[in-house]
Order: sequence, then structure tokens, then C-alpha cells
Amino acid sequence: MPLKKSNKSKSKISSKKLTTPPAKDDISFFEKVYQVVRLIPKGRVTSYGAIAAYLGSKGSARMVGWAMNAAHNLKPAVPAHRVVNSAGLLTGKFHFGSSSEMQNRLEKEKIKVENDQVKNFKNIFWNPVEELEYD
DNA sequence: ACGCTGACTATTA
DNA sequence: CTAATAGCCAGCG
Repeated sequence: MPLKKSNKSKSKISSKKLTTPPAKDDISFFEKVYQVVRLIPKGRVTSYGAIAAYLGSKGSARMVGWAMNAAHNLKPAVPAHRVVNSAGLLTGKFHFGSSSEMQNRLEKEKIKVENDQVKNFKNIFWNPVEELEYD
């Protein structure tokens, strides 16, 4: 049985303007995304939808990907290369410096990628909803 | 303020 | 099997 999971009902993105740095005490949707992504173990990958679901906004997978876009400039370095779509495809590879950089990083972590698709995806898939509990 | 866009996903044809 | 559509919600012009 999947425990409480907080159920904040649509966490509703705090929507603090990105133009201003989010405060640590006022965790925004993006901050949570970054935290979860940083928690992804090496050699594992996850999907945008899984992160969104963990945050309570299952249908907002796009927001996760969009948050990744902003994550590039972050100091703590968010391993966005470990986040792929539900099919295990490297959909965000074009947002990296080079289209091959994302795959390169994945392979560096022993993650096999072929034709922009993560091999053994289901096996190395890291689901925060199952691996983590609501803080 | 309105409408379009997007590193997504699940459903339907 | 593949292709199109609807839902999702914050940012930007």
C-alpha cells in the first residue's frame, strides 16, 4: 500500500517568478524537480512524468522538462541527462551543448544508449514515487 | 490580459 | 503497428 504521499492535491506550482531566485524556505515546483533529479543515482534514469507524479502534478510533465531548461544555469548542476521521456528516448538532447553530449554523459555512467534510446531502460529506471517518500 | 509555445504523456483512430 | 488529439500549466510577446 502506497502510504500517504502527502496528497497536497495539486501542489500548484508556487509560481515564483523565475526572474527572481527562489528562496530556500519557499520551495517551488522547480526546486523540487532539481532536488529529485539530483537524487537520481548514477547509472539510473527517470522520466519527466515520474518526477511530476512524485511532486503531485502528474499531468505537468512538461513543467518538469521546462524546469530542466532553467536547470542548466544552476550552480548545483542538475544531471538533466538522466531524465528522459517515458519511452526512454533522449528527447532533451538538443538542449545540451551538443546533441551528442547527453548520450555521452549517459554512456559515461555505464548507461547504454542506442539510436537516442536508453537500453535496458526499464531496468535502470529510477522511480522517485517508489524509491522516495514524501519529505 | 490573451494566445501561443513547449526537454511530456496517455488516449483514441 | 503509427499518427493525431487532448490535457497539462508556467513563461513570454
